[in-house]
Amino acid sequence: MLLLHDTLAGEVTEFTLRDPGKASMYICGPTVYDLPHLGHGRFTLVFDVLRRYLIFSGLDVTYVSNITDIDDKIIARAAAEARSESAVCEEYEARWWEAMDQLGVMRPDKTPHATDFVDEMVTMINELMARGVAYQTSDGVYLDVSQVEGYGALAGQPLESLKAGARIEEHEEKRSPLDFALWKAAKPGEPRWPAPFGEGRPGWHTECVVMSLDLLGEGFDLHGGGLDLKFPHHENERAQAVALGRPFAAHWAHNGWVMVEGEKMSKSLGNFTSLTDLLEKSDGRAYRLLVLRSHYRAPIEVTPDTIDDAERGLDRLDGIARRLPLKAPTFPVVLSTNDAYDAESVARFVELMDNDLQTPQALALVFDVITRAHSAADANDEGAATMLGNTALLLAGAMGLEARGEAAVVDALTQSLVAERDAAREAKDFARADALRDELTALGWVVEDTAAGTAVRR
RNA sequence: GGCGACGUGGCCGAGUGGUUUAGGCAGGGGCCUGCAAAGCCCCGUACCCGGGUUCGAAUCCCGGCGUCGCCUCCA
Repeated sequence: MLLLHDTLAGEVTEFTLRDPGKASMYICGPTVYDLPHLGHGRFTLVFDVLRRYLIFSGLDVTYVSNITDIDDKIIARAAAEARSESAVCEEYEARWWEAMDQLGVMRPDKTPHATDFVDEMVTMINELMARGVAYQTSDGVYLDVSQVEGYGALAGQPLESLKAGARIEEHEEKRSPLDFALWKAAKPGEPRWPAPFGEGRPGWHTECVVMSLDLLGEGFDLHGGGLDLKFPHHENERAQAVALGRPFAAHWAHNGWVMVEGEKMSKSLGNFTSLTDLLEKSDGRAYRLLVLRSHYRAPIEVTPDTIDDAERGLDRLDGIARRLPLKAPTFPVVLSTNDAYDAESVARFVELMDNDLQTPQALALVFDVITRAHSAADANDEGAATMLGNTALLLAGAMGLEARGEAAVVDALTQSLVAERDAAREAKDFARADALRDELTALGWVVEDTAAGTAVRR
C-alpha cells in the first residue's frame, strides 16, 4: 500500500485509487515559450518515478500531462521575434520532448494542448457564470473566490489571510484581489477565440481543470506539479471544480525546489539553467540519479559538482553490468515473480517506495545489492552474483535508472593499441604495455585488465 | 503581517527515541594486480545554540540564532 504526502491533507496519507488496479495522474506540463529548465527536469523526473513505481507495482496507469500553448509569455515572445505564436510553441515543444527523451522520462499517455480545448473551456466558463460564481468585467471573466467553499485549502491559509498578504496590483473591476481570470478579452493583434462573453483567450488556470476532468474523469487519483503550482495555480483549478460541484483530484502531490547557490531557481530571479544545456554536458541519467538521491519534497542543489558526483555514481551502477552477464530489465519495469531476484531486497525496496517514495534509501539499497553482487562474483559464486546483479538492475530500473554495461564502440586505432598491449603483456614486456596504456589513457580511455585481456571504456 | 520548510561528519545527502549502522563521492590503510584500474575488506570527526521531558534525544517539547520559500508570473 503506497503512502504519499497529500498537499491538501498536509500529511502522508494512503494513496487510494478510484478504480481498483488503475491509477490516473494529471501532471501540469510546461508553457512552451522557452527552453526547459532544471525545475522542469525535476518535476518530470519525480512524477516519472512515481508513474514507473505504480507500473512496477502492477497498476494500469494513465498519465496525462498538458502543453500550455497559449499564454502571455508565448504572445510576448512571438511579438518580439516577429513570428507566429504557433511557430514559437512548435519550436519549444520540440525542444521539450528532446529533453524528456534524454532524461528517459516516459511520454505521457495523453498530452492535451490548451488550444484544443477552448470550446470546452468556454462551456465551463458559461456554467460558472450561470451559477453566479463568475462575473464579467471589461477585460475578461473572473472567478469570485469568495463564493468558493474552502478557498485557500491548498495554500493552507484561509481566504482572509491570503487577502491580507495579497501583493496584487489594484484592479477596480475585480471584486477581490484574489479573483482570477477565467477568460482574457482579446487585445489587438492577439490570438482569439469566439465566446458568448466576448472574443478572447482562456486564462491559465482554466485549461487544466477542463482537460484533467475531460481526459481522466471526476475524482481522478492524483494531481501533481512543482511546489510553486500549489498556489495559486492548483488552488484556482480546484476552486473552479468546487464551484462547479465536480469532484476533482483525490490526491495532490508537489515536489520541492531546485536551488541554485541556496536560492530558489526561477525564471523571475534569472538564475535558471536550461535543461538542454545540462543535458549537453552530462549523461541524462545523472540528473535522474541526483533527483532520486534526495527526497522528492526536499530542495535539491544542482551544480556542476553535484552532477559530477552523480555521474561517478552512475559508473558504479554501470560497473556491475559491465562485470556480469546480466539480463537488462524491460522498460518500464514490471515486477515479475518468475525471475530470480533477491526477494528480501525487492521486499525492502517496495517497503521504502511505499513510504512516500523514499528513493534515497531505495538507491542506497541498490548500491548495497551491487556490493553484494561484486562480493559474490569475487567468491566465484556466479549464481548469487547474477541473481544479485539482476536484482540491482531491476530495482534501479523500477526507478527509471538504466544500467549500461555494453562495451564501448572502439575505433581502429584503439583496437590496434589494445592488441599491441595484449601482445606486450603476453611477452612480459611491461614497459611497452604501460606505455601503450598511457597512450590509451591519453585518448580518453579507462584501461582495465581482465581475464579476457585489455578492456577499455570511456 | 500571515503561513510553511530547513540547519547532520571533507562534500552531497538519508534517518529517527536506545544494539553496528544510511548510501554515494572524496580521503587513509589493507587484499588483489607485473604495476595499475575495477572490485572486496577496514577506517575517520556528525547531527546550529540553550533549556526541558526521558533510564536514554541528532531524533520529542520550549526558546533562540541562521537559511530558504509561499502569500504576484514561476516546475
